[in-house]
Amino acid sequence: MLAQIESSLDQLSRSERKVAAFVLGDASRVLSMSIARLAQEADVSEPTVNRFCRTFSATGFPDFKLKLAQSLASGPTLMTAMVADTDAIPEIFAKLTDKAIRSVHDLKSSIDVLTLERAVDLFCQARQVAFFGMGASGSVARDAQHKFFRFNVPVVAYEDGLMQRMHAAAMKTGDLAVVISHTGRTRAMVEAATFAREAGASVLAITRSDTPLSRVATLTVSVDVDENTELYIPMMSRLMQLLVLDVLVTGVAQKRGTDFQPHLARIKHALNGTRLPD
Amino acid sequence: MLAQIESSLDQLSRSERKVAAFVLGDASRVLSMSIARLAQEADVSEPTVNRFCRTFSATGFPDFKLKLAQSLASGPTLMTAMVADTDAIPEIFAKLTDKAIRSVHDLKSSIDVLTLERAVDLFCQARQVAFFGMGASGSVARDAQHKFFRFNVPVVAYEDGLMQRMHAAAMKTGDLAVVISHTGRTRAMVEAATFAREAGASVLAITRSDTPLSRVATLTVSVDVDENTELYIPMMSRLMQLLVLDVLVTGVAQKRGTDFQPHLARIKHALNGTRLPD
DNA sequence: TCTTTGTTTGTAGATTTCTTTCATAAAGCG
DNA sequence: CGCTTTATGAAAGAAATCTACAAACAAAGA
Repeated sequence: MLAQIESSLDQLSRSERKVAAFVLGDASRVLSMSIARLAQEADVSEPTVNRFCRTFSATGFPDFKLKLAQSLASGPTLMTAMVADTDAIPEIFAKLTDKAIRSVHDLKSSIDVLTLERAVDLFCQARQVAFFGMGASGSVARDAQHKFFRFNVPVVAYEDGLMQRMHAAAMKTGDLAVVISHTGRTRAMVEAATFAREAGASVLAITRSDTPLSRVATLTVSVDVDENTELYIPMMSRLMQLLVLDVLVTGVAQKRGTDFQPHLARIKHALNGTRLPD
Repeated sequence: MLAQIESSLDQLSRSERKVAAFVLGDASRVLSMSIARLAQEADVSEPTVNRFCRTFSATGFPDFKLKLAQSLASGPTLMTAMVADTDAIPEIFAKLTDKAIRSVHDLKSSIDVLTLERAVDLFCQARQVAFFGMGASGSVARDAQHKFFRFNVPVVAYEDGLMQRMHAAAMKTGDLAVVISHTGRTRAMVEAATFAREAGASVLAITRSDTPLSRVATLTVSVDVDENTELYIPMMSRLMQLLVLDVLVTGVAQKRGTDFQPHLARIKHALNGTRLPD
């Protein structure tokens, strides 16, 4: 919100800019002001303040205050949460957690629920499931394997390009290949997806929208995160991929209902011996 | 805020409870209602709503809306974001994303920054690093390996209990073992940590506080997440472990400064050939 | 330079929204 | 049962917000 105001400063008229300056200067104080008060302190008329509010997709001043309150509460560092060279650990920690929260927020508003439901259906119908991922997405694939293993369906994960191709080529109709890639442009991943499709299997891609991989896939769950690429490490996109898989696994668990409860109980029992008492 | 309302439900009068019920039922809609509307829908009078607001340290209805807006933005669904059996995908999605946001929040406020700094120091001083994790934490260990590989220090990850023991026993002073466990009670993990300590290596535990593993470790980064254990899958704790590792890797990158930039450039270059154009 | 046109701004009043006061009703208590 | 206390809503009053309109201003062309 504040960032939005700041960026549209030059599209405002002179008086409205006065209002903007005041809001940017002491946003939290605005929350406890009436429109008359704000108008007075910013040295403009009340209607001007009102018009200012409307330019930021609020129906009026009270609504503007509401939106402002929300944005102030949600992300103190809404703005450039970029990690700077001079940051010490505390700042890095604060910025990364903020960014994580923001990313989840963005994911929440950007993902199409219908797609998720269709993805769950794919899982439920699958005779067997294979997860493909390389690099950072490799560990996501492995994690997914762990989670879906708990259902009574054969599930494998490959990080190895060669094994992926072999497995993909050997797939059949009714099988599901889940291909995970941050960039959506990793050649090996696109090829594996293509092989799987050609072999008659369904392909679920978890990747960026509108990429070579998403175009090959039967269904794509889009995970678009504006990554701070200078960090070279797709941290947030990987967190979001995991979150999406968590949703899917929970959805499948739901849909399957209780028929696999005994299966879970056995797994849990098997784990007991590996744990120490507290 | 919502939690506060809920907890003081029994101290409210009958009519005020009606208001409370409505607010708890659809908090976000309240934000766009006038006091008259809310009074009507909750089937009480306007002054009752006003009195209700004052009970929660607001000066009046508008102020209450403001406070509510802020609390909604910061912690969505403060209450039990438990996934219920009857939930469809949209609800599961909403609840899990909310829970993720909350978990990050909690992590942010619970983690001791000093500990993080010492952890970064451990990494910087390490001659070589080994990540140990099993089950769900195994993929976290693998992911960590990927990230820390980008520095110029030998780094390995083991998900295999036997390999972990062997490697741990063979470690030397100046080496670092990072042991990742959600429960902190996995026998094999505690044993590996103990072996590593006895061999003279430092042990960094990423686990719950006050567990067998944390007691064995040189330093523990506490990741306490109140997991919905009925889901059987430590989803959130794994996300938080990853986030902690992200912070650490960023911290190390920072501390190391630019001396490993050429190393990164070479890695990046090597990856180029694997990607398709968009 | 003057007009014309369009935009910006503020005044004043209308309207909505909120708050206070007070009378009535309900509940608790001896 | 009657008294006290508390809870509730009607209505009036106060405050805040919004709308319509006109004055001021700026920009462009004659």
